[in-house]
Amino acid sequence: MSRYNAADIEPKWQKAWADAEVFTAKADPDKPKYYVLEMFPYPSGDLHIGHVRNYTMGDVVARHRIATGHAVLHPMGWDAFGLPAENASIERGIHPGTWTRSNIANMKEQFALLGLSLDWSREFATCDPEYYGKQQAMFLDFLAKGLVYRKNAVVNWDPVDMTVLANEQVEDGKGWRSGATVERRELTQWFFKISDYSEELLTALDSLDNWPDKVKTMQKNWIGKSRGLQFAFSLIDGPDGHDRIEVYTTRPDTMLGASFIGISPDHPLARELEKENEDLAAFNAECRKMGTAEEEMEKAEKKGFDTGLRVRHPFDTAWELPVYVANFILMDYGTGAIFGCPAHDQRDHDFARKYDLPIIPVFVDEDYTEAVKLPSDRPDLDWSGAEGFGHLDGETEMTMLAYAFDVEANVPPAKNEEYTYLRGFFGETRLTANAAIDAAIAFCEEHGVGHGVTKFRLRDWGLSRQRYWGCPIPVVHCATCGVVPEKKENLPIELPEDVTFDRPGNALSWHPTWRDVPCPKCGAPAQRETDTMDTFVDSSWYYARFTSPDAETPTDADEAAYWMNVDQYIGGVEHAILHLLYSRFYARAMHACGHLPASAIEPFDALFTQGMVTHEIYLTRDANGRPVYHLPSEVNDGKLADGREVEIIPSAKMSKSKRNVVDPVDIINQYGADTARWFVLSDSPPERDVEWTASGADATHRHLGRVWRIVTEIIESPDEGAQPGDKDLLREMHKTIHDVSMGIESFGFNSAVARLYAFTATLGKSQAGRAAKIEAARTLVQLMSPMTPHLAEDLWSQLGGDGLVTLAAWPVADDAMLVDDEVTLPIQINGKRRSEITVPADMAKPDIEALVMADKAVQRALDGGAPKKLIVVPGRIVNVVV
RNA sequence: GCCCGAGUGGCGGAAUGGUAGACGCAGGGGAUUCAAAAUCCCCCGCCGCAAGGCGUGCCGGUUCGAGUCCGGCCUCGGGUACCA
Repeated sequence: MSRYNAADIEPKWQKAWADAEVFTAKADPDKPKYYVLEMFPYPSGDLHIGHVRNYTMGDVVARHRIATGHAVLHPMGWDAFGLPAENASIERGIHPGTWTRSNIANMKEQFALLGLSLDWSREFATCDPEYYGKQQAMFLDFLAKGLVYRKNAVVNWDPVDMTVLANEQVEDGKGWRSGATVERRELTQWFFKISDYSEELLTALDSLDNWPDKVKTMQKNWIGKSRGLQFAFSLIDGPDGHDRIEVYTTRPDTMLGASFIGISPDHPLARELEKENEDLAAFNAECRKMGTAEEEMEKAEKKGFDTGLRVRHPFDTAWELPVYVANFILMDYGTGAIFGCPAHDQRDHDFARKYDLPIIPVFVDEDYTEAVKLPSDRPDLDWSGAEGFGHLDGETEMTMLAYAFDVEANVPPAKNEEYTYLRGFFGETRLTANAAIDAAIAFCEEHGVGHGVTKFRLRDWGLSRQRYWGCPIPVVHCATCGVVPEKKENLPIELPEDVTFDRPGNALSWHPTWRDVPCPKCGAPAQRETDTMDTFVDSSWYYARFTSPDAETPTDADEAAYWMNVDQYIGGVEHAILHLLYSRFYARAMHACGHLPASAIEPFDALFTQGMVTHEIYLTRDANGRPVYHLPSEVNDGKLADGREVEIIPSAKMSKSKRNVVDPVDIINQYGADTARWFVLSDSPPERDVEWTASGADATHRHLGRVWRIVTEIIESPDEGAQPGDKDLLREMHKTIHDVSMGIESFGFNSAVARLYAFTATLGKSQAGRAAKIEAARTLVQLMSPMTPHLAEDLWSQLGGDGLVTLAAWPVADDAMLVDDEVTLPIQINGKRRSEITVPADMAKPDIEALVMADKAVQRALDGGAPKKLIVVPGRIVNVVV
């Protein structure tokens, strides 16, 4: 008898699939089409175990669809532009293109080892001029449609390296390479008008029935539709040209709780005032020494600068509020100015306490009964300040009331709950926040103070990057014509090869000649745009390009119409917002320019988000105290080979930059691809994150060896005719077909694997005759084939199966074989399991009740009395309440 | 900070509101063997001699019955618009 040897069989069957071109997508009028796509990888150089998990899952889906009679498209490519290539160039002097190409070659070899059902004939990399040239053509179409424009935006500026930094490259406010304090700097940048689609991107979420709710919720919150009031505070003795401050608020019901105005350091008023006020200029400069990341802004200590200016409250012009410049207000959001309501907003509350501003309650919780009192921890507070607010005369106790809420602001939990408004609206004091907001807006509109508006949190998509390794933006800057689109016949605008990376930043902008071109319009000497596109642009349409990877235009209408949409999209949940939202926008923009049919504006019919594979992060520090990361394979017992101890950071998703990646090639070399595949599908539910541990690969391999042995023993066994065990085995087989099929269709791969373990054990112990066992073995092999395709092919051929198991029709469970004759019903007494009875599956309720009443445990519990209640759930459970 | 998730034995995890711990790993015991590998069988949540009690991150609620539903927390993970 032969033994399972993956190294013998895996190359053999991979060649057989290639020779038969079984994975080459072919349109077929007799079959439903099925487009399955996994998010394509960034070519970091090596496949890590997270990739194996992701792509094996997609492969199971694709192979199952082939077996169930679909014309399958399952392509693969490379998300090949991006920062790491430039970093590698700076570190090692390699050209980003060379580095990327060699990474792709390397990873493709590793992919090949896994035996994935990919159609490599459609492969492309986003750094191929054939790909990004089409992207440039679409950019010009978008530009013509008014979907692209330029405006100023802030970036992280490293003043030492003289370059723009990604948020990831800013650590504690310092540039990761130079260590210099990062500054904000304004640049003119290109934007996609995604905000034109805010409403549609929001409402269309409802049509995505096969997307996870969590992703839809995240996108909904990200788009952030809000209704609110836009109004102005009039400024008292402001500088010339500044007589009002526009504010947007979603809580106009709290206007009577306003106690200060905050404006962004970049607000036009702040910029005007800093010219005359050195202290404010210094404050603003300090504020600008912060990265652009929202997280950093929000977590930073809230600081303000009192401008000394005052505004009038629109409801009571005698009421004056101070104007602060505050570091937590972004110019990009809303109007760049807010009013603070410390009683009901935690951030404003913190700010008010810090600057001893009044805290004026607007509403109280119904349950609030506590007597008004001064906060015991703030004896230093000077309450006389509150009396300066004229209209609050005699209401200072209200301020103190808010302080009785004390440390935390009385933040309202929901807008649809009722509160008691201390001053009321139109005579009503008890109303929901929503009603109060309506009333406040109505009141303001009536009195000409402001107007209700709908706003979205979603901002336009800034696509400019000041970097070399990306898709060049195909426009030319001409002194006389201004910004001129490149002519389509001149595309692709290729990246120059002869660049050096001896200094950080955008190599395009200091290339000696690349920029110099004649203006496409007037022919005069002009300069190319040196910004390249955000890599999210590359990944926002690759799914469409896969339908016709060689077309002269971005897509081919017939091919796109046939293959789109992606029937099943699979990828990490970390892409829940940006990549997926951008792709949804991009498909709409492509449709607007005739590159996709209307039916493809939601490009992904079904989405499955995988959990991530996580691992601890190991690091040491260089001479400047900056972290140096180490691979898990270099670390033993918390020490490097040279004996140095590493710092350990808790598990996070595997990423090249943190080097917490595990190489799957060792497992493949030692045990084969099928072991690696089976292993990553076992145990963990696909949607959940898993902390990587290598223990168990050996046991996984033993199991595959067991399958091999059991099946080959059956093949070699003598045929002694039908046996009494036949029916039990076949019944179990049909249940397994059912469970495994369900498991695969619902992404319950771990459950499917568990079921196959159990069925293997059943088959191994079965007393059935040879014919039944052969049938069961063939089914087992077929059911395993999406997961362990090489092993399955080999055993299938040994079992005399027809052709390739990959192409064999998926088995169908016989419903009649799924029901058991008898069921065991647990008997609960007061909800606790005390006994059980086994009854015929079709036994009537009264008969079951009689049996239950006769049960010893029930008799004991009843002690002669009658049960209060007797619940029989047919086929499930019995509960006796005594 | 804000938004979205997750939390069950020593470990990975299973469980349409219905027997908590399927299946696997690790561990323990045994069979086979000259020995080993491989293989097979049995045990394996906690406390308790037992009867029994306790048990799905924590606190409370709904229900005949809650890992599952509701409210409030805690911890961890993802995203936070220039990592991809």
